[in-house]
Amino acid sequence: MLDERSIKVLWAVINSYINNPDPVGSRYVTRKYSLEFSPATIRNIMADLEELGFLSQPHTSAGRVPTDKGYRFYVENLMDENVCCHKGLIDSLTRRLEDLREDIYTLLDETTRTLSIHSHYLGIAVSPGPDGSTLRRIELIPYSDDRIAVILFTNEGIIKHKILKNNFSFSRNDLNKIARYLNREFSGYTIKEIRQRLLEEMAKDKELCDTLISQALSLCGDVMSCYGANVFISGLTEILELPEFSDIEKIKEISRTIEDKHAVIKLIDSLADAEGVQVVIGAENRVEEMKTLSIITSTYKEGDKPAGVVGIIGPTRMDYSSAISLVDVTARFLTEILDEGGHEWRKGR
Amino acid sequence: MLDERSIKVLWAVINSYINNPDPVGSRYVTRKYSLEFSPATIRNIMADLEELGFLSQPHTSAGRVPTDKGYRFYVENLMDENVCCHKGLIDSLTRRLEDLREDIYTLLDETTRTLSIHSHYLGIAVSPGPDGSTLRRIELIPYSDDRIAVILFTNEGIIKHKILKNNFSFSRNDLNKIARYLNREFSGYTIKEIRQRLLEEMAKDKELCDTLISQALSLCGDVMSCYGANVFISGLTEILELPEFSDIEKIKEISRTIEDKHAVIKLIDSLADAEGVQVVIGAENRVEEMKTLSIITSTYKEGDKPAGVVGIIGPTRMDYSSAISLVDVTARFLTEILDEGGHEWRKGR
DNA sequence: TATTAGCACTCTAAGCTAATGAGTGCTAAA
DNA sequence: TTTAGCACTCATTAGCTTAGAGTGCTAATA
Repeated sequence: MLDERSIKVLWAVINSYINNPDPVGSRYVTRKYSLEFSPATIRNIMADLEELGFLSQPHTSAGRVPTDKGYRFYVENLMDENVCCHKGLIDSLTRRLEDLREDIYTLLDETTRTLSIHSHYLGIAVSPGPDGSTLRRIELIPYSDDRIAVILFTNEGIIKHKILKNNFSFSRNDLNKIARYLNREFSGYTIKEIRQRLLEEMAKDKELCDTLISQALSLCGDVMSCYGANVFISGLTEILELPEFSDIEKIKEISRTIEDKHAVIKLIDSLADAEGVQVVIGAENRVEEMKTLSIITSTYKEGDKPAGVVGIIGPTRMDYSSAISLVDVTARFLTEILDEGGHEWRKGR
Repeated sequence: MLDERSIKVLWAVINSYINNPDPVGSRYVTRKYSLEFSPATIRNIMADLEELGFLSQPHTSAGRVPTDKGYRFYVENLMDENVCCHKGLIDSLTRRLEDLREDIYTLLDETTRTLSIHSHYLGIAVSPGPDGSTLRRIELIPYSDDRIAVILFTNEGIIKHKILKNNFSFSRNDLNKIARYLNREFSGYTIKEIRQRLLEEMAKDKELCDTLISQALSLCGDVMSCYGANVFISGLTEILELPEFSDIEKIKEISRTIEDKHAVIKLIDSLADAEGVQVVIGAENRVEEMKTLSIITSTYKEGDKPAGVVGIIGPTRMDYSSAISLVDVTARFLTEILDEGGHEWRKGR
């Protein structure tokens, strides 16, 4: 599709633009990348690349700037894949996350911080949602006369808790009985599966009319229903340093995006199924406010089930090769941590 | 100190400036506030007020702008105190926080959101720290072969949990015994008190050499040590709409402030002891990056002990009367909620 | 035929000037 | 004591010019 010369020029333009957000001129390309052609020739090639949609001109007498299509081509064909010396990242991940292995929320929060510091873009992480979390155990503890605390332990070390008001007042003994029942029935399943089974069981239960069990099921349902994915984002300070965010309107957009965590979950969820690192460039994105941003994500796993997502959000003019490998490394790191935390449990299951 | 005329003028200037961040001119004051003097007279008065430090001029031929001292005088003497029609706020607090009574973290998070929406400034909340939290009960639950989950229930409905690796492997029975011991010893005390007593007990324990108990104490200490206050801030989108934040540098400052939660805790802590609503205006603040911001806080209580802090951060040009009553109402509301959640427990104590 | 040198042309960014106007301080009159 | 009048200051804006970077086209060159 593109001859070697065009590719060289395209690469040069994108590479230069990633390092410095000034439109790239023909003269500059020949000089800086010491190509064996004159500026005039480069101009012709650039004109061709523009016609093909890989480059564009902000105005007639300016240099060229990559388009989304240009970046896409770059990511898929031209990128330097061997940016693997993330010693620094691994070090700081290890250092920061060491003590947090068992509390995945703090862990993810710290992860986003580490990602943003190393990438200078926004770091983002989504905790396992109902599909990704496996129930390990459920505990019921009396809290006050008419309230009980329901505590869910999951495989990822998440502990979800809720204090529920209940009409019947259970003895500690009752609670133990209920808990034992629930554990027997549900532990080892994902939250999503449990929700489904709860519906079935509760339908069945209408016939059984066992108050204790039906109470148990409804308790369980209450907690499950508020079990959602959680988003962590950090690095606002980092991206404010980028020249593309010197415009107030742009900043407002970003801030709206960040504060609306609901929208972020939705966005990320659509990328969660795919294997490996996902790259969405600029207008490929569906969300209006992110059409000038790129997002790179990868899923971390718990066992072999995808659990949650980590990633980076930055301008389309992003250092893709570095960002992609950062995300990749981080996702693998998290997967490993979850593995260590959970293996003795999976063995016993 | 100030005659009635000067006060009228000062009030007019501040009132006008709060509504619209343009330097206020003498002509404008006579017109808008229909004072019985000519612009020339007003000018004289303004010159006096400037000399006294209540007003200042951005440049020679501009109108006047209130100084921090001016705002301080306004807040203490001139403010309209009867801005109590916070029906909307109470409604939305009630609606949003209804389901969250027992999870104070989510509760505070939602509170900041509500505060920011109603004030159009940053909403801020700090959860009870070790001084404010009273231990209600402690539970120990086996998590895996070599780990146990320690769960703290506090009076504010906070549940703090940590999963600890321990060298000895305790039976469920052992754990129950330990838990009973810890509850007998420590429930009803604040976290801070417990930390102190732990130190004493552990010193004593050297003589006793009771492994189970000493293990219990060390477990307890581990969890206690990570018990800190938690900050919630929201409303970035709101304050970005204000004209004072049209400058990128200002935004960077704010974003640094927001992301450094540690600094915020420190700042807020210094205000936590005082009774009622606290107002810190501009450079009265110690933190360099907040010298152009004002902060309004109030403590919410649990029983009669101060628990945590809620507040608003905005520009010095802030609608103080509305902001102050917003914060006041919100703090009372939280206190009430905590009271409802906890009273049956305190009865029994 | 592919490449390149040369040149006229385009467009932005930066700097300069002048005009505008809001607001002041001072003085002298009421 | 208050106020009208007036000269003065200074930020803001618009208009204009210049410099410079980069282009596209054409004609010469290898």
